[in-house]
Amino acid sequence: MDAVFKALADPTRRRLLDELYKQDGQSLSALEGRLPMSRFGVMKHLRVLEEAGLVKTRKRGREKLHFLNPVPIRLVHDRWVSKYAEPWAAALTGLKHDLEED
Amino acid sequence: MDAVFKALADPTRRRLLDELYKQDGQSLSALEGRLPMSRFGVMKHLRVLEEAGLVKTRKRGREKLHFLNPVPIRLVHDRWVSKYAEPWAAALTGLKHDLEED
DNA sequence: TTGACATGTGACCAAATGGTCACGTATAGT
DNA sequence: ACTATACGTGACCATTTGGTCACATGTCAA
Repeated sequence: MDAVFKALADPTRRRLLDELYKQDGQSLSALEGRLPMSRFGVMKHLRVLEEAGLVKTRKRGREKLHFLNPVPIRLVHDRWVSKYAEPWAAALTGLKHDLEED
Repeated sequence: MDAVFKALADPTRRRLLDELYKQDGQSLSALEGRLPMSRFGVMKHLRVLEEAGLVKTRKRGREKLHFLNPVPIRLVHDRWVSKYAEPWAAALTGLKHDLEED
C-alpha cells in the first residue's frame, strides 16, 4: 500500500489517472500528447502507477493501452482514509476548541 | 492539496499520524520515543505534516503538543478519492473483462 | 522489404528528500 | 542563579526522484 501512496504523491501521476478517468485505455503517445512532458517522462510515471496497481495495461499491436484500476484507491479508502475521515464531529469539536484558545 | 498527498507519501509520517490517532496531543519527545529515529528526523516529518495542515500544534510551557487534524484527509476523500473509489461495479466489470481476455 | 510509427532500455543530470549532527534558545524546577 | 529539559536552526551528506536523451526493438502497411 506504500507504493500506492507514493504513486499518488506526484501531481503528474494524479493527472495521468485523471486523463484515464476521462477516457480509459489510452496509449502512451496519446497520453504524451495531453501532458507537457516528453514521452520518457510519461513512461516513467506510468510505470510507477502500474507497479502500484493503479493502472493495468494490455498490448494491442504495437501500442500499449493503459486502463485505470480503482481497486487500490478503494483499498486505501477502506483501510486508511475512512479511519481518519470518519471522526468528523471530533474535528469540529477541535475547531471549536481552537477558536476558544485564541 | 498536493501538500497533503506528498505528506502522506512517507510511511514514517503515516506512522506519526497513527500515533497521534492512538493518543492525541503528544509532544515531540514523546513521539520521538515511539519511533526508531532521532528527534531531528521526527521534527522534520512533523513540520511537513503541519504545513499540510494534517497536524495542529499548541505550545504548553516548554513542550509543543501535536494534534491530529483530519480535515485535509476528509477533503482528499471528498474531492478525490470518492471519485475513483465510487465506480466499484465498473472495476468488477473490468476484472471480468480481464479474465475473459486471457 | 522498406520505412514509418509505437514502445522499451540504459545512461545521465539536477533537484528534492530523508536523515544526522553541532550548536543555540527557551522554560521548569530546585 | 544553575542545571537539566524540550525544542529550534542551519549545515551537511547519501539516496531517491523527475526529467531528458541516444539508441534499440518490435510492428503495421505499402
